[in-house]
Amino acid sequence: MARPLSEEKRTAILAAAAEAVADLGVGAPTAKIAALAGVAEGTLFTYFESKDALFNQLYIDLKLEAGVRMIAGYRSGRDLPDRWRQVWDQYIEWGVANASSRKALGQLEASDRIGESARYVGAQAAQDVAAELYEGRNIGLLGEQSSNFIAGIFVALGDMTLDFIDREPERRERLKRAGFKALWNVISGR
Amino acid sequence: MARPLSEEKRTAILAAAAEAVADLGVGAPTAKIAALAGVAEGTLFTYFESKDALFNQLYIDLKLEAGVRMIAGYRSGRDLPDRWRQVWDQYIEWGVANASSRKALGQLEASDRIGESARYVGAQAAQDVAAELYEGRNIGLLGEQSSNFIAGIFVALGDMTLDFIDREPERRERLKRAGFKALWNVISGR
Amino acid sequence: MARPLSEEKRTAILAAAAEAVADLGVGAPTAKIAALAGVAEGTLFTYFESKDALFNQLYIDLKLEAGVRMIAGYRSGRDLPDRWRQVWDQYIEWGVANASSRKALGQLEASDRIGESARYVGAQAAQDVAAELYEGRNIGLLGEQSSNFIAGIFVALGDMTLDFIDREPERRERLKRAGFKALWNVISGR
Amino acid sequence: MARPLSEEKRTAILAAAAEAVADLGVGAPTAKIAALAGVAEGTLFTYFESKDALFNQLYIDLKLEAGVRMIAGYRSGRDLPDRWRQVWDQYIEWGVANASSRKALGQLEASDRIGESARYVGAQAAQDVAAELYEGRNIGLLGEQSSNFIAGIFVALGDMTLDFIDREPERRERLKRAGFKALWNVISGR
DNA sequence: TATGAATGAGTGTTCATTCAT
DNA sequence: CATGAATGAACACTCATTCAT
Repeated sequence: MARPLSEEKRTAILAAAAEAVADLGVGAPTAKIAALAGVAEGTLFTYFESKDALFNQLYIDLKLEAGVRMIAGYRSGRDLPDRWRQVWDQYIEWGVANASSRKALGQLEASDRIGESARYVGAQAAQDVAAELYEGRNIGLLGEQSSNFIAGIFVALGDMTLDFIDREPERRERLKRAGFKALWNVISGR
Repeated sequence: MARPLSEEKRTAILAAAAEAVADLGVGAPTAKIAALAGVAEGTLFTYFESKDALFNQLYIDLKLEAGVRMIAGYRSGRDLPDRWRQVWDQYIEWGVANASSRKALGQLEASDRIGESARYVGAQAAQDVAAELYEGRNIGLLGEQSSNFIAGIFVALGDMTLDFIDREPERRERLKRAGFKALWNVISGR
Repeated sequence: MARPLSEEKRTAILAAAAEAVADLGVGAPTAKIAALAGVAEGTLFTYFESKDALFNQLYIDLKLEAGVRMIAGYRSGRDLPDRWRQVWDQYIEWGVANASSRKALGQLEASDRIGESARYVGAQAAQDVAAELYEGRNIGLLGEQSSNFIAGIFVALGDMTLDFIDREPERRERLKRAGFKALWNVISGR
Repeated sequence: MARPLSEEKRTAILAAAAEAVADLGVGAPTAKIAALAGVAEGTLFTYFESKDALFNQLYIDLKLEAGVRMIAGYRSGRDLPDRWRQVWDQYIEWGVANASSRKALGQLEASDRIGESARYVGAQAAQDVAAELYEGRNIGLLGEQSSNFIAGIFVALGDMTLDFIDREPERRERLKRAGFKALWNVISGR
């Protein structure tokens, strides 16, 4: 099947899926997703072969979006810590502003519906960002590790920080700074 | 009393649930769990009021077990870094040895079947360990943070490290050390 | 609209439910009802939200049908006893011809699955008939009673008569006449 | 199995069954009945072979009880209408005082769990009372009918009256009198 | 292509009855 | 005999997917 008629509908379905998954987990019925998207139950299946296909696509989209937002406005001119901080702040801000996307992503990540290939694409997004910052250089004692591992640490600390912010929104700024300090300690430590 | 409730069966059901959830996620059918445990479908419900009740109990058990294993053999005499390393190593070892428990825990954590009270108990387990190490002292520049946050960092880095080990088991020792270095950098950083 | 909801299927399900309930009581499985109606198990639930909803609708339908049959062919020109006899005969004939509808109605009536609103609609049907006959006039010494009570007596004697006919079908005519005599005695008595 | 040990327990189970059936219909779980009776789930089955056996026995007991109460204090000396009225009043009073027994009876009556033999015994109880009053004499134009039919009318009108009293308890006396007038009209009518 | 009715396998839970203690 | 844990068939209802319109 070639590109389906309405890109608009496709997008609406993906957005509806994100919302439904954030709310109800991967058990969210396709019927509810379709309703949220304002299309008929059957229509969903002309845009996506199956529920799994839809979720895999959603996973990739959300991962890419997070990645894009992270480097948006990234300025290479600054010094290293500033560049890291910049990316960190973007990530946290994106997470705060898109809490439900993040929640959906978490659900998808945990589920067994996301295949290897989607995961690979998702992982790439994170690594690309890290590589950008890493610049092939050794950073402190972790130098021997791949940018992979750095990306993992970044995301782990970022998500943890966002979880804390979810629970204590009023401490947002403090938590964001504390999270970054932790990250920077990791990176700059000997 | 007639045949008393068998602690053995209760344990078998819990173990079966862990296995099933690790394999199939929280959608694992109670029928399969019962079969794995070697009991009749109905028996599961004499030991646990509902699937949710079973999963909440499983969540608590796994969290507590992880906590217990972490401080098992903890020796307070050593110096601070050694004590942290000791706990870190225990956590990683537990995670490696109980990969499926950890996977189950992840599924449970993400699902909406775990109620507040179970989450509270679970969170306590992690904090207790952190508090033990934290000893009320300020640690580096993060000193202003609660032991809460430190526990969060510990778990985040630990889980991330375990995820890497899952994918590259042959680099286990190296990853374990790198993970600890990251953790220690956070803790000791100025 | 795609395939529209088929009135035919809806009717088939209702009829199947009547038959199943007459046979097996309100415990009749929805699966059996669906099979009797010649539709898939799930289809039943696209026509009725739940088993209870189905049963409430069935109750109303049967009540209304009984009411309609009762006044069918009613001729207001005749004298009072003739009019009553006419309605009585219709009720008995309907009951004899629709023994299973009547049985189903009995089961439904006794069950706790019929909500207030359905009962109200059902009661209205009976009262409307009685009011028609009652014509606001005082009838014998019972005059002080509401048409309500007269309707109750009518139905009580009618159902009892039908129960006797069920057990001794060969005495049908005699029982029908005896039942009416009882009713007329009540109505005309001083 | 000979008579079981404790007549007391047997009675408790029957009473519990009446209560449970009045509340929940014939679907009342044996476990709940046992609990209400203060015995273990299994014990119920040493006193009654099955749920059906219990319900059949309960049906007979309740029918007999109603019959006994009806003729309690019956004085043959009075004149005919007084004797009928006396029995009528007893029935209504019993019904009012034992609303839940009556409700249970209704549930049992409608269910398919009551076998022919129990129904026969039950029917006997009602007929015995009627026969007592009927005294072999012809009563009005209904004379050709069996005492059977008279008993049927009595019970039909009595139950209907009780149903009205259930819904409008404050009109109890008036309804009781109206019901009797209806009954007496039937009996004495030419 | 869009729609939503139709399908039937799959699910959590209940419950009468059995039987080990 | 009394107990209540164990059993597994049965049930109402859900849902991804298909397909007639």
